[in-house]
Amino acid sequence: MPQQLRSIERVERILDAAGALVHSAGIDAVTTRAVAEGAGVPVASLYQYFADRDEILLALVERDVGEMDSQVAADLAGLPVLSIATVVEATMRAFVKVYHRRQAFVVLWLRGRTNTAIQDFCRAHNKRIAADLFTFARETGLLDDEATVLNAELAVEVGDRVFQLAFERDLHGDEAILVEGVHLVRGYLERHASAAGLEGVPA
Amino acid sequence: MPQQLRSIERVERILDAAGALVHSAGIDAVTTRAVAEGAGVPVASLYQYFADRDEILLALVERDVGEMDSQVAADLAGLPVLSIATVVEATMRAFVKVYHRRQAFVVLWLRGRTNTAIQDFCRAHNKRIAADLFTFARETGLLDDEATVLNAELAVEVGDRVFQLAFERDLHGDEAILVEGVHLVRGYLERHASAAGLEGVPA
Amino acid sequence: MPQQLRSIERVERILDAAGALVHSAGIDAVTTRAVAEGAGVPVASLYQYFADRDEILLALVERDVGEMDSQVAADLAGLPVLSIATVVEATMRAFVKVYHRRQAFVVLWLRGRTNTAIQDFCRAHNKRIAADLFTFARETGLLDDEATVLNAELAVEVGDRVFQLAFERDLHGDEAILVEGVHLVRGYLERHASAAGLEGVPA
Amino acid sequence: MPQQLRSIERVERILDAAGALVHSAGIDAVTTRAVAEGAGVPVASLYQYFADRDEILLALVERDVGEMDSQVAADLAGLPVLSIATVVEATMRAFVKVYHRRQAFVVLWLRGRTNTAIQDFCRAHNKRIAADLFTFARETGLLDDEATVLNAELAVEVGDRVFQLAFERDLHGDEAILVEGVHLVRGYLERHASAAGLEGVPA
DNA sequence: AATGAATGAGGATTCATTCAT
DNA sequence: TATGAATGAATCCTCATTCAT
Repeated sequence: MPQQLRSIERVERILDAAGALVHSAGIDAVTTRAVAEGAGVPVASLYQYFADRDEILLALVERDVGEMDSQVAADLAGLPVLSIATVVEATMRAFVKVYHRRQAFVVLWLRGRTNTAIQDFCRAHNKRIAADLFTFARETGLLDDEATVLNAELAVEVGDRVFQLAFERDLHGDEAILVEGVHLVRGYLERHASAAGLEGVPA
Repeated sequence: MPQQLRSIERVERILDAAGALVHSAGIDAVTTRAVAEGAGVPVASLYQYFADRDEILLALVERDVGEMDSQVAADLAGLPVLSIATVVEATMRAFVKVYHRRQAFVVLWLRGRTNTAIQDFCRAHNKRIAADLFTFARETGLLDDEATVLNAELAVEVGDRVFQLAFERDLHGDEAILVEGVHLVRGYLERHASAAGLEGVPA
Repeated sequence: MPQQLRSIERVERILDAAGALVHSAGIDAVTTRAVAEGAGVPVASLYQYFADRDEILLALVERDVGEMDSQVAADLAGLPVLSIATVVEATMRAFVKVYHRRQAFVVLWLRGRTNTAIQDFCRAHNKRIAADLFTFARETGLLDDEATVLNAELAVEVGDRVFQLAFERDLHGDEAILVEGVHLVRGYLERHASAAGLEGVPA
Repeated sequence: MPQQLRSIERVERILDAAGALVHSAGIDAVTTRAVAEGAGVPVASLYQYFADRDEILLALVERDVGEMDSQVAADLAGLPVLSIATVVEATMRAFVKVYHRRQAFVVLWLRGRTNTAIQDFCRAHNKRIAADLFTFARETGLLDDEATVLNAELAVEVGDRVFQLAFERDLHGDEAILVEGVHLVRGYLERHASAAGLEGVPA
């Protein structure tokens, strides 16, 4: 097995260990010692792959966030009809799918606020998602002329808070809150929708 | 000066010091040592007034949250016309006023990661606010028959996230986001409003 | 109620509280705070009656040791026949009686070694007991001419260790060990006994 | 010099420092800070070798207790004639030799108060010694049929107290007390001896 | 590249005692 | 005499990080 591969494996093991700790005991439990022990590597070796502790947490989030993006892209691509309603529903449900798969991410991001690095990364990611969705909706003609990217950002952030609320006590998400949250976001964006955005167009 | 007064003063000084630390360097900077130094008291004296470190942070939040409630109550009482629109606007603006006055609270609650005690306290507070507002709106006849307290909770939480977004980079709150956020919350709740809630009634 | 009496009462309450702590949680649990709380007096008031923490523990022991002396004196006085055997038996049983009554004393003295003050006090007490018993036995003609006070001291100390062993795990004293211990001490001293000491004389 | 060796050296230095503290100022003086300073290592480094403070003390005792066992074994092996008298004398003198060499042990065990870990360890050790000696004496035919291990335990414990008394004020042990103590233990055990145990048999 | 060992810096908390009132 | 309040000094321990090998 090539050297390179072994490294990648180890990084994965480290991230898995960190994720398990976050999931089971919260972010403060993610000490270098605990991660190293969980991953079966010496503490000092963490520093071969990560500059410091924060970078581990960041990498953990990045990994999950990448999955998020893929899931959203895939689910949007599969929509037969495009409208504000279907896009919002598909996007938010895509998030939920990943939250289900990546419970450490739920703890790290939706629950206990995290360190600045993660905070910044996730906020930036929300912004990028908002921008992407805005472009997508604009190009598909779902929005009216006065809609701006700010509307998209607000929608994403507010959706994020819906998730926070829904996952607060239930690691699988409170379905009633999720349903109502989807309505909320959809209702908000439909006030900025074009006729097509309201009625839907074939993809 | 009576003994009692000196104690209250010291507690205030301690909370102020803790608040300043939160504000300038985040919650992790609120070490007993740093607070004590900031307040000009020995570390051991902190334990005269607080059982442990967490209680200091909690007291800090409680102080600000109390102000929040008063402000909301006062501003709602001053409304000439009651409607979903005026109540949402008044409530959210009341929050903003307090955020302006209590910047440590902005950091502690709207930004960065908090500890569990604060998290729980603020979530409970949001819930209580939601319940109070729901009762208020129900009694004033602003809501339709199908509205539940869940709608109010979602509105409060989502409003909270609007604040988070608005105060994220600007300690005084991004006005554009706030305006749009008020629309968002109002739009959401109006879908659960009675005719009176939409048109307004004299207070 | 005269002032004086109230003071005595308080001192008793303090000693009782300290004793209860020793008994239930060991000597390290005897903090000024815990004693004060247990006695229902302010911490600062302890210093009205005791110079420092050690003095409290010492007073506690002194109180129990006084009881010890009375019990021994009373039980020896009640003996119809005096011999090494009866004196040893009566004395050791008198100790056991007090240990049964004063369980804090068991913890303080027989178990976990205590602070220097107590250590010294109890050793001195053992010495005095030894001297008293030696004088008593000498005057009663129970000992041979070569016996010295050192023999008595060794007997007392060794008896003490028997108690330690017997009360180590059982707060009421392991009877088998006590019986054997009495034999041991008696056997030792009988090797320094006069004919009268072996056979006994009417009291 | 290999890494390994340096570690062992450091552990020794730490134990020596702890021993010196016990010897000079009692067990309560064995704080992590004081030990570290004495050993010339940072406090944090103590935790490389010991899980916590108690483990340092325990290691200290274990080191000395090991020596005890070796000394007893060696001295018993060197006896030309085996009898209760020679075995008791040899064993007790072996103890004394080690107490002379390891004065911290004298303080830790024979004097002042120890912590529970040490207490338990030493009590268990006494029990083991008693069992070993009992087996040895039984196999050598020194005891009568009714002797039990309880007799051995009592003898060991009582011998222990003799040492305590002898070393109480004099770190080298009061010779008169030691001599008398040997008589005492021997006298006690000879009452459970076989004819061989009284007269002696060639080793 | 990998790591065992080492550590400086700092964490929260407790305690016995004092002193102004 | 009595005490609420105050505190200096110390406690054990943990952590992220570095560095020699």
